[in-house]
Amino acid sequence: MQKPGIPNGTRDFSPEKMIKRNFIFENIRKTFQKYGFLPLETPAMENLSVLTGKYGEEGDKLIFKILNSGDFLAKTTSDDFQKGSRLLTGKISEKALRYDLTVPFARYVVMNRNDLTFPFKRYQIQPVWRADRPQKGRYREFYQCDADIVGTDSLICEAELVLLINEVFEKLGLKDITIKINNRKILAGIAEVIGKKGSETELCVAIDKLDKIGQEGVKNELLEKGFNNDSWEKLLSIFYSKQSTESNEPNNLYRLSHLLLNFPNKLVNEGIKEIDQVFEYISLLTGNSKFKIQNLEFDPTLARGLSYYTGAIFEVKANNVSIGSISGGGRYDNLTGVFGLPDVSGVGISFGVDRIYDVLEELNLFPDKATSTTQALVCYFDVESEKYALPVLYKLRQEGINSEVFPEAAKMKKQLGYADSKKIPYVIIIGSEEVKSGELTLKNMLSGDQERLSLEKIIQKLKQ
RNA sequence: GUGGCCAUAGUUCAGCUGGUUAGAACAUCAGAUUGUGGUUCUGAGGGUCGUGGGUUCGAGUCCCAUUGGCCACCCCA
Repeated sequence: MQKPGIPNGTRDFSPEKMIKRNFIFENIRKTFQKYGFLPLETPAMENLSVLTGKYGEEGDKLIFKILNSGDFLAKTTSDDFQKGSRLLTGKISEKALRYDLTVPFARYVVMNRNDLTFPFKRYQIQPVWRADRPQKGRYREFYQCDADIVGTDSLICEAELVLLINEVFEKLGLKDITIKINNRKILAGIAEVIGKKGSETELCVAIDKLDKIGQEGVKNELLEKGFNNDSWEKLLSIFYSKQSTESNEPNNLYRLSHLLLNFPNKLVNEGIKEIDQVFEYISLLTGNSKFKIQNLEFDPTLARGLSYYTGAIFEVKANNVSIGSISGGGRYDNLTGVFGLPDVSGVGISFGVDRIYDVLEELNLFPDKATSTTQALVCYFDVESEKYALPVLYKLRQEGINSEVFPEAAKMKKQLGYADSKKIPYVIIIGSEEVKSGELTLKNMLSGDQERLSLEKIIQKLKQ
């Protein structure tokens, strides 16, 4: 006998969890559609060549490869084995599980470029896989919910995405969040200003850890990466001057632009202008001031790892919760370039469902409705009442009421216990007395109250 | 890929410097209650102590190996 188990970093989702997860999925899906995004699905597996080289050297290692079917050693020689596993994988694996939703989307856009109407807005909710070592809040199989707009560089898209993010979390009841926005051009410009042109990737990776390892840690990492003290001092004067920590009005965008007057730079100016424009669009899209802009914060230290972002960058953090980023995204100028279609600009965001789940759980924000789907359970005592009960069930369902029957004339204790463990709010009890009078017993499982009512009245009540 | 911690009932865990028949809570099932759950009381079932080897008169406990899990780093959602 073998012990049952699932691979490390994967999970079963119990019915209780699925009901809650669907609550999240449905709200995200609804909001995506409200903003004009169309659904898209791509296969779980892609050709390996589509995925490799898109996520950097580290990323390639984290792609789950699929062993060729049949005799997967057929195309290999003993020489290949000598050369090591890295070269060998290409010979024994031609397919791999998708690593994210963005690259398959780019592949789709290129393959269907002649059939798509641009700007093309799609959303995609599917699992992705990473051969990472799992840890808290990190899994080897997890869902992403992506929405992207490709084929335009209008900053209205950025503004709309910010509003979309805000609306999703509002619907989920998660009020205490911060939407951070930055622009890759600002970071690139800052790299130029401090004399490290082209090193913005290293700069970003280090700055991104500011929360985690602090100022000293970032300094050490940058010095290790070949930044000198002069660069660091300049960086400090940009990010940590007294002015920049004291001011918080409005969105400290203006103080940054003010500070950078000392270090004039074309890219920085562009970035600042873009963010400024995004703020203006948001204002217009919210009737000029209704949008609670406190949620939105310009953060010049926001970096995000992904190397393909070129313009705006977003990240959403839940405040006062141990879990970090729950959503993120940005603009990329040339995502489809590697597939032979240059100059297609796009901007997108991604929601991390698993982390949102953990946050909602931690803050106890799932509504009661998100714990059960059945509204009423029909119970009966014997064969006679069974004949009466089943047509009742039929009518309930005709009226659109989610209902089920306990399919045996078991002891009432057992039937009610069933309703209780499934958190079904109402039970309709049918026995000889009910059959005789035509008035059924409706029991509220939460309060324990029960009353005799006609089926019509019960239906009325359940429909409320 | 690197480092640390852990593995005992369905679950969470106790189990002393090695010493009789490995315990508890919760969960499950049955009964108290033959038309009423969630509370209470009573009882029952459930374990080759992750796996393999070693030390010992004797191993859940010590040693080695192996597998699995958790956590941190790298990176990321």
